[in-house]
Amino acid sequence: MMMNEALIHPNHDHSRCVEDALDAAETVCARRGARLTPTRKRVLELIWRNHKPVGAYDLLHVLQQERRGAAPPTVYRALEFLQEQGLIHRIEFLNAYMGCEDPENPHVGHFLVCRVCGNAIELTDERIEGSISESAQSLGFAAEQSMVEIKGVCADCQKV
Amino acid sequence: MMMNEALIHPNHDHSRCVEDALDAAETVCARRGARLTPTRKRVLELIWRNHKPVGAYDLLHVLQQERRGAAPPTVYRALEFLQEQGLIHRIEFLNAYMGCEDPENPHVGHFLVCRVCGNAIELTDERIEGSISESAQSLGFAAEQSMVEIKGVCADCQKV
DNA sequence: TGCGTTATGTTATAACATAACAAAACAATG
DNA sequence: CATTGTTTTGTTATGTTATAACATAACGCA
Repeated sequence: MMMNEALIHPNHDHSRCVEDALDAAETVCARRGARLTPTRKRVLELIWRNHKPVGAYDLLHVLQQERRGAAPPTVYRALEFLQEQGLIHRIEFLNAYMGCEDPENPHVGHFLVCRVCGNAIELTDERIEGSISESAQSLGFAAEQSMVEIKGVCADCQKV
Repeated sequence: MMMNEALIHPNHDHSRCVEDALDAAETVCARRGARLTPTRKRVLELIWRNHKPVGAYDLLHVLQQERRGAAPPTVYRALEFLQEQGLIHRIEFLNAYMGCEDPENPHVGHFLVCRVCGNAIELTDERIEGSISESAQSLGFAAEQSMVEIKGVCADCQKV
């Protein structure tokens, strides 16, 4: 089984960003009347503490060390909630999850995923969305969600 | 378990297209020195006979009715080969496979997937690929494969 | 024919995800 | 503050997708 080290030994350099993200999540949920319960918040925190997309079972293994009774549904329910609130995205080809920088306005994430280091960068490019919806429209297709997942090598990993 | 009816009762209206696709596959593989063995060809045929993306276990269940000893690796190996040859695409968010119309020049498929009827249409739009690679380049990211999967409602299903 | 390579058979298990129902926590309102 | 309906969580079981590992068979060619 592939265990994610970063989840077990949370990195502290980015704790500030994590706190900011959690605060933002609190705010967003409060405004919407959605309940960011301890489990949900903890899952979101674990996702943010990691710098790469995280799998559901990586999250589960951490939860199981912290509390008894954590089972797959515990994690998947939290993930479902967080996705509904736009707090995280799912990367389909990795079966993994990433925090979203901009939960205020709902959107489907577009990602660059480095096959060397495993990091994922969220794209926000109007033109991609634009060319996709134009292309869909020209075929009479009513697009609702467009997933874009780009595999390649990130700038840092190209230097090596 | 969700069983795919069309796989069990192969449709005959499109048998011509299927044959064409299989002939094209033979040609492509022959030119490349790749071996389109009976199992591989049969899997490709099953994928083409179906009009929607097909799951690996749907294929497996059919193979198991036809021959003894078919197991998950049987199907997954065939799928891997067919993908390497550009004869099929995988749709990540469905965990399913589709025939490719254009195996001659390798590419990653871009799909419109109707959430009503389940059909998938392959897109071939330069602008999408263009806007994606521009966006990636501006971040110094070397894009290798770009998966685009658009969920929505197709033209036919909108009429109903 | 013999040999290396490629493909397949076979068993087992890993990895990802959900169904179904019970119990607990919550929140709102009379 | 009791009760009642709703949301969340616990728990058990199972469904679904995919691969590891090793044995055997088929192929292709010198």
